[in-house]
This record gives sequence, structure tokens and C-alpha cells, in this order.
Amino acid sequence: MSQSLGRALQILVSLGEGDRSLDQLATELDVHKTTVLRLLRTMEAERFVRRDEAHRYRLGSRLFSLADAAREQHVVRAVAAPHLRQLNQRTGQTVHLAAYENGQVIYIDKLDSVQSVRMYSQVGVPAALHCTAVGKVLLAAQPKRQREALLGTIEYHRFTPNTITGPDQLRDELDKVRAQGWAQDRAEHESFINCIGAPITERSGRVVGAVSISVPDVLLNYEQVLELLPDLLATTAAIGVDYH
Amino acid sequence: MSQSLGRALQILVSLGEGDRSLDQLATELDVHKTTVLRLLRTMEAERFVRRDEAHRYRLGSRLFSLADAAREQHVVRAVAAPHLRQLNQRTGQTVHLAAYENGQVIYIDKLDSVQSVRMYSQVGVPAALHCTAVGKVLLAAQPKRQREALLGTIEYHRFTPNTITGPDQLRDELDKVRAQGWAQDRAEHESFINCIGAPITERSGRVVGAVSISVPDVLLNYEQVLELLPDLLATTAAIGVDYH
DNA sequence: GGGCTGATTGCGTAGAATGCAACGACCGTT
DNA sequence: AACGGTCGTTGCATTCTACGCAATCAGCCC
Repeated sequence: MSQSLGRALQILVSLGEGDRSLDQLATELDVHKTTVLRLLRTMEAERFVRRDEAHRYRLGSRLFSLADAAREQHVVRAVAAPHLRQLNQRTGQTVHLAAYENGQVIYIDKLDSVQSVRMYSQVGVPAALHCTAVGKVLLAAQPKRQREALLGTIEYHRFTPNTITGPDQLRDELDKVRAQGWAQDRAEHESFINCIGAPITERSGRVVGAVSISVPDVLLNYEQVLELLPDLLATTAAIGVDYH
Repeated sequence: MSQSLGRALQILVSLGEGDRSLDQLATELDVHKTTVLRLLRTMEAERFVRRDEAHRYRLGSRLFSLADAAREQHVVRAVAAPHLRQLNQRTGQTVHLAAYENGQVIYIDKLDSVQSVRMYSQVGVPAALHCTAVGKVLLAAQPKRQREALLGTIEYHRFTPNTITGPDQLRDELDKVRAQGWAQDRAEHESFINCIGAPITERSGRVVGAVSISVPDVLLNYEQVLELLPDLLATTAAIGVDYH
């Protein structure tokens, strides 16, 4: 909607990948370098970007405090933290916390497995809606209109042979999720990794987040992962009670 | 330089202090709410802000990954970290790492005292140039023109009776700092807290940051703080060697 | 159901943002 | 030390964008 602002945000995202020179940025955005310069100057004044002695541009220190603030503004994160830690310790598996954010599902916390299993998820990065447990849970919790709109816009990228690849199939899956109160992901996103996820529901019935447990099948098979379900549901219930 | 972008950044800073409604923001910026709405929409699309069900606006998740990137882009932070930890453990005192960022000095890392002494400094927030050890060190290291320009723009706010309150006095102080290779702050910023700070100089002679130790005088008097100086200088030297 | 508050949209206009071209600073080269 | 090249920076004219207005719409409380 706002052209210059949109370009400025693009610059910030680009700088997130590494430092850039002025016309490197101009080339990326396909605008005149004068334009880029003025945007950078404005952001520099507010410390969103900084410039080293060799005139290479980097992200500025304002982002430190803003990110802290963004974290604190996720009430659910703070409330959930102790419960997630316990769940992580009891099960020893990777635990994720995610929240809905205008049309997307974002990981807002992550506790690693005691085994050093690497997962591609990362705090602050969107989760796929059609093939992750948290994605399904939070999508299922959206009001119908919103949900249907999203079903249409998802790119049903086929990550594994098990990935759901169309809106109709996903709609059925979401109905099931809503009925049973939790979601599964049987190697739909990463081969050899199974997940279960459940919504955090606060007193009024509003879903404010989702928790998932992810387990590589070399550690536990799917049936064994299902045995963790009561623990997961107890955790999300406890978070919901603490939330207010 | 760019009006709309400037306003957008103001919005982000404002949201950093807490969530806002649309015309709360419009009032703060003193613009029409239509304008604010369009800026918010643009930022929403890039996940810089999010909007909850009650149409209150908050900071978005994009800031998470950007802040991580901003941190990683400070090479000195990673290099210094282990040395700072050791210095913090050996002395037991509050240790700060700061860097110069277009006309300001920003704390980019902080290790707390073993005693629970609260200091007002915070990572990502600017340090006063005229009354902190890191401020003096980094200001002293600037090229002359830059330095003189800054001497003129500083607001010489008098925090304590010891605070330097004018450019001439500060210029003399900076000469001393440059000559001796370190800076002091004898209760110039916070009463009852003394600091010493030293520059991190990499091989080529460029100053890439500053480290300081802060001690409340209930724990050590100024002479005792000076006894920590060799340890501080050894630390900054070691960081300088590791830096490349 | 009615009146409120607050969000949203269409539109014309003013002014801001843009691109151009010329200038300037800096660096390395000969 | 002069030169050429690269890259950042500035002044200016033009155009298109961002702005505010007023009307509409949605939701909420009485």
C-alpha cells in the first residue's frame, strides 16, 4: 500500500541476510540508488540500520529492543515457558510453541531434543499450514470464513509422499483435528519425523497458540509418539488455565 | 528524509512500548488514521506488525529473525563473548560491551554482577557519550572531524555532581583517554557507581568496540576498581587479537 | 433496534518521493 | 603526483504516491 515503506521493509529483510552496499540494494529492489540512499538515511536516523566505515549497510541496534518487546508482547510465550520446559524434560523431545499471525503460523518458541536432532524450524519463521501439527491446529481454530480463504491461498508444496496436497483433503483433516482436539503430522513435512500438536485454549474458548512434540522415527515409532499425547494435552490445558 | 517511512518507524518504536489501537497511533503521530492504517497494512504484509482479533496492533514476528541477524552482524560480539564471560567471572562485576553506531554508542552485550546490582543500561540502548566509560573511549577513537561535530551536538545532561557538562571539558578528558588508552567514570552517570573502560583495537589499529567494568562503591572504592584495570586491558587486548 | 465507536474505502489534490545528471570523495594505479 | 575508476552524495524538475476528507460499513453496548 505504501510504496516507499514497502521498499524500506524489503531493504531490512535483505539486510537480514547479510550486509549490503548501496547499489547492491538498488539492484535488488530495482530502483535508483538515490531512492535507496534516502530510505537508508531515514532508517539510520532511527537506528534501524547502521553503516560501517566502508559504507556497507547492516541492521541497526534498534532491532534489539524491538525484538525484546515483540517477545514480551506474546503473552502466551511467557505463560507457556515453564510448562514447555517441563514437557521437554519429561519427554526429551523437541517442543514447539506457535501462534497465529495474520494468515500465517509462526514459531515463537522452541526447545530442542536432548538428542541432537536438527529440525528446520526456527523461532520467528512461518510454519507450513498444510503439513505441520501446529499449522493444522491453528488453522482449524480459525473462524470458517478465514479458514476457507486460507485453504485457497496455501501453496500445497509436497515435502514428502505423505504431504496433503489439496484444499479438500486438508478441509477433511481440519474437521478431524477440530473434532479430536489435536493434530498429527506423520512425516508430512520432514520424512522420518512424526509430530503431534494441540491447541492452547484460554478460559473464554479462544485459541491463543499451539504446542507440538516432534520425534524422529529412529527414536520412537508413531504409536509410541501417540503415547505422549496425554502429556501434551495436560500441558496445553495447564497453559490455558494459567493464561488470563 | 522519507516522510511515510519515518512515520512507519515511529509506529514501530511506539509499538515497542506496548500495543496500540489505530487512532491511538494516529493521535501520537498527529496524522489521519487513514494514513496510519495504510502504513500498518504494509508492515503487516511483511510481518513487522500483527493485529489481534480486537484490532489492536503489536510488533510482528519478523523482528525475531531480524534481531538475530543484527546480533550476528556484530562480529565483535561473538568474538568478545568468551573473554567477557571470563572477565565477569574473575571480577564478579558488571561487564558491558559497546560499539559505535552512527553518532551514538550502543550497548551490544551485558553481563551482570554476581551481586544483584541493578544498572540502568540495557542491550540495544544508547549510552551517554559524556559520562560513561564506553562513551568516552569510543568517542575518543573517532576521527577528529567526527569527534568535534559530536562534541557540539551532545546534550550535556548533568546526571550527578561529577558529570562533565561542556564540550571543552570533555575534549580535555578525551585527550587524556586517548593518551592513557582507557577511560574512567567516577560516579559521573550514576552516583555511587564507578567504571573503567577500554577500547578493543584490532590489528590494523581500528577501534571496533569498548569494554567496561562497573562497580558500586559499596563494594569497591575507586582505587580498588583501578586494580581491575590490568585485567580489563588484558581482556580487550585478547579480543583484539582474536578479531579478524 | 438505535446510536455509538472505530475501522475501512473512493477520490481529488498537494506535496513527497523519484530518477536524472552532475558533482564530489575516496582508492588504487601508473 | 596525476589519473581514472568506483561509489556515495546533492540539486532539481517531474510525476506519481501518499495524504486527508467525507462517506460507508462493521461491531458493540445500551
